[in-house]
Amino acid sequence: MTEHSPDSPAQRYDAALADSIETTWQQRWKEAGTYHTPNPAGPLTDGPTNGPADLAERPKLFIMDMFPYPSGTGLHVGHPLGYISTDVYARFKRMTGFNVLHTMGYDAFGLPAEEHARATGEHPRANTEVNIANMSRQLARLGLGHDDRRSIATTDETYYRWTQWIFSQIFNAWFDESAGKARPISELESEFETGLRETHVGPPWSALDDAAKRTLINQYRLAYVSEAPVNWCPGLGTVLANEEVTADGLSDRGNFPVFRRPLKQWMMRITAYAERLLADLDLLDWTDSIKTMQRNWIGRSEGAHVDFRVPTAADDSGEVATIRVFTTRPDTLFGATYMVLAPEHPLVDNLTTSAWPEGTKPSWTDGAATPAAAVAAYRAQSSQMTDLDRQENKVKTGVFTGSYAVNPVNDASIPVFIADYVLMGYGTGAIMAVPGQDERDWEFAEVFDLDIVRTVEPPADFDGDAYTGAGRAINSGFLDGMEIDDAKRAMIDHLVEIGAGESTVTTKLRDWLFARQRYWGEPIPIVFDADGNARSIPDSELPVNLPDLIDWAPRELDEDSEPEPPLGRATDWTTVELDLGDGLRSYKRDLNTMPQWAGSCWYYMRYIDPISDDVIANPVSEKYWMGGDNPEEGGVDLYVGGVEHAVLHLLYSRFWHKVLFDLGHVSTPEPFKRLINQGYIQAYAFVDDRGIYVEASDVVEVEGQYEFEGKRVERQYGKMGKSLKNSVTPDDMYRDYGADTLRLYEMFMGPIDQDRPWETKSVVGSQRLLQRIWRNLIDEETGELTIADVAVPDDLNRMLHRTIDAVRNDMNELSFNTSIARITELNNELTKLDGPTPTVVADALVRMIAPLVPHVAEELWSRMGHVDSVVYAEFPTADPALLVDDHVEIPVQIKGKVRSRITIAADADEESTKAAALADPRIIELLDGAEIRKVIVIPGKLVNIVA
RNA sequence: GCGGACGUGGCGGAACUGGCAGACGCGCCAGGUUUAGGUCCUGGUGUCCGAAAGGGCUUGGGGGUUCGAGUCCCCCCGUCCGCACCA
Repeated sequence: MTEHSPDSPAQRYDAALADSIETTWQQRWKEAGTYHTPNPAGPLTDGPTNGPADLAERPKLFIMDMFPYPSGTGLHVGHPLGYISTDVYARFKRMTGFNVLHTMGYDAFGLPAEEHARATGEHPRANTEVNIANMSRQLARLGLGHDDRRSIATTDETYYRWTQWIFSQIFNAWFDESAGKARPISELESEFETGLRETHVGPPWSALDDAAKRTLINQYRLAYVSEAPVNWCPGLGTVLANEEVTADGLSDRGNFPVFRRPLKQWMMRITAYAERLLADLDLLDWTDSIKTMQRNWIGRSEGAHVDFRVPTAADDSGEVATIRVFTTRPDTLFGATYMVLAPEHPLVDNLTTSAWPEGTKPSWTDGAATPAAAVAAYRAQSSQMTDLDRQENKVKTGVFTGSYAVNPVNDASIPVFIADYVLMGYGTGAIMAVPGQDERDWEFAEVFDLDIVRTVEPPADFDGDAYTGAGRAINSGFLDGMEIDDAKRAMIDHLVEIGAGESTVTTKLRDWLFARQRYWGEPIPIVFDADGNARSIPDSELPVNLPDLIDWAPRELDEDSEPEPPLGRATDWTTVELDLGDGLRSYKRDLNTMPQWAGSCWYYMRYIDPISDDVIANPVSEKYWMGGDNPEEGGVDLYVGGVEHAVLHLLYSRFWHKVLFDLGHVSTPEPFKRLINQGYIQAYAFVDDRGIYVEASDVVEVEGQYEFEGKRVERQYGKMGKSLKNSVTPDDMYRDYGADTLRLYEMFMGPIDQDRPWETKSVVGSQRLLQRIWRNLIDEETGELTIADVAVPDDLNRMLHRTIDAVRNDMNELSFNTSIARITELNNELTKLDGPTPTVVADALVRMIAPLVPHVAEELWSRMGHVDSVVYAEFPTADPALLVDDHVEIPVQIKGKVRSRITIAADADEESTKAAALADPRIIELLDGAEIRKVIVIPGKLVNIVA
């Protein structure tokens, strides 16, 4: 640790003194359990030793940080920004009468530990534990007031047991559309049993054997196995959720290519919740940008299904083939001059004719001899293309299938194409093309020489192609003359009448692909019986632990390979003897693990109660901390984390929470009431002439240029981190300044939600403030207190109370940068004072800094003679009488420009203020007898004279 | 292309419902303490004109509403983020 400079005073607040103060108090807090937060019931009802007796009876406040993955590379100063913010807020709230729950856990399953294992041979669990220990140490040194009894890791057996339990809950539930909520699967069975509900196809329930019943029931479950095109990522050896694939067709993590291929996989029926996930955003105190991102991701759109018959083709059951499309513009149906199916659409084979029909235009065939050849070639070509290729190739392509469909409103015969601009993953995978009102369809129609019929009248001056704006219907039979909304309604009514369609709602959101073919995750608590039906493992048998594997890494895989779960290699483990109600039998285990999102979907529940082993969390504590008495307003009171989780984590977590809510396990419909996205810490980075990043800390500035080892380097700017080689570690800051200075600096840099540039040279400003506060209370030579019980000068007293008022407000608004500015101003006044600092001022000052810089505040508090911790001291309250001055100085403007100032009584009325302004010598001089047209007086604020 | 956020000194930023733009800090300048440097202390610091008093200009650009606009409205310009052939 840093030594005192030999000539600096013995009791100067420098890095060495800060270090000893900080480590001392961290030890004492630990011993006293200062941050132990009492639960109202069940486990953990104890508060801190010598803490407030009434803590558990106080109003609650539940504060959370998005919990981190315990990385092996350690922290840089950007990581704890959010943690410090929540800590300051939590401490402030403790001092203003709240029982505050704040702790920290680790999202410890996941790929990096597994990759590390592959590289080093070290078991992921061992590596994970080392990383957690290191990260805990770095965070503890910051003095965060976490209740460490509640710290959890998703890899704890006592934790993932409940992650698996939730999976079982979801598996054993179905979504009742009429009730709009999930219900236990047993209720579905009894509805079938009693005949209340009919099996939708095939024989009645009573005619089914057990296996057939299970197969039927499985189709309803919220967690289900389906064979569907999935995102296969050979580079990671696993399949991925849609949300984990970028627009470029690469994996979110690692940037590996992702391929679409059909596979049997676990899915979660999140689409059933789309409406509620959308509607309940209104209950939340989140930023508009995050809400918008969620809305866009869910992508709800209202429209209609329309069925087009193809008289010349049959579907697989021998009926006349019908192409169902989704459209948001049923009003334009008269302008539908052709149709397009996605190349992967299941009807394509049925529609593809053996020969080109009469009237086929040459451009429709792509030069192929038959439709079958053209379709096969086109499908092969489009399946090779990545999403990126598709984006780059904006020219419309496609081929004719040889079939014609019938437009249900005018019986027109319209050609059916396949083209890759129609996506199988949205709507029905087929469209009616209306080139007159859709730009994409217009482009396609131009390339393939198809008819274009306008069905909405464009304005007279419109000279574009497709017209998508408002207007009256034309060329549309019974719709002619109607505005779009009326025409939509009329058309839907008509479609219903003729049995060719209905109104419907489509979402972009797809069901959540939940299985991963990796080792280091929660095993899915499912076994398969001899009939191949999935059965959940009874709660009493949980957790399902991972087998000990020597060879856990995925094998080298290529695009054509099958995903191969590593768990399949644990041959002893893959089969299990269980009694699932019909005697002891042998079952095959599910070999997949859960995605990393699973553990982070519900961790707030175990923060509330990490101990109970008979329930997921004690229900009384759950209701207390989540605010279940007022469900609509309930949820975690403050959740702080990075904006990168705007869709993935926050959508999955809300979904799980809603299922648990429907099943009665939680008391609120939403998990996180208020969400704030903290900004990132950015820093300068430097590249040499080869374009390679050099260690930023070794770059020197020479005459406005930057040099690394004597060579010119170019300065850039970006998010702090390993890849830009511009990290600054908190350990260096503890050594050079102390944790309190680091905390203060990070909070002073700017508003919580804004990115900010790190400048190590500026940290000294925050240290100076602490030094000056220290010097105002402590003699630097002797260490004696320099405060005294003297009267506070009136001016200082008023300033003190104005400061208290402002700081209280600002802290409540999480505006810590302005709080610190106000505290600085007060302290600057104290510095100017002749003589000792009045005790009342010192007392308030220490209380006010306590949330920001808890160690030095605690030290000063203790030196001032207090035995109890400052952590639960009361935050000062301003005396309203001292916030108003008897006299105020206000500006006098002439035509909006400040020309003079007058001092008037604070409660002076309009008349007397006006008189005082007009009597001011300076004003008289400047007006110079000019005619006064108007005088605006804002009492107590200003006077504006219009002359 | 669509959607969202934002633009204030050399830098980070402040300014409640329209009412003294630039709080607070970094940096810089000057002075003091010190053997010197650093630390520490005091003062100054948007910009232009002026010796000063004082005045002009100024919140990305342009227009508007208003006695008064960083703040409200319209049109541009720029930066960042999300989505992207979504029917």
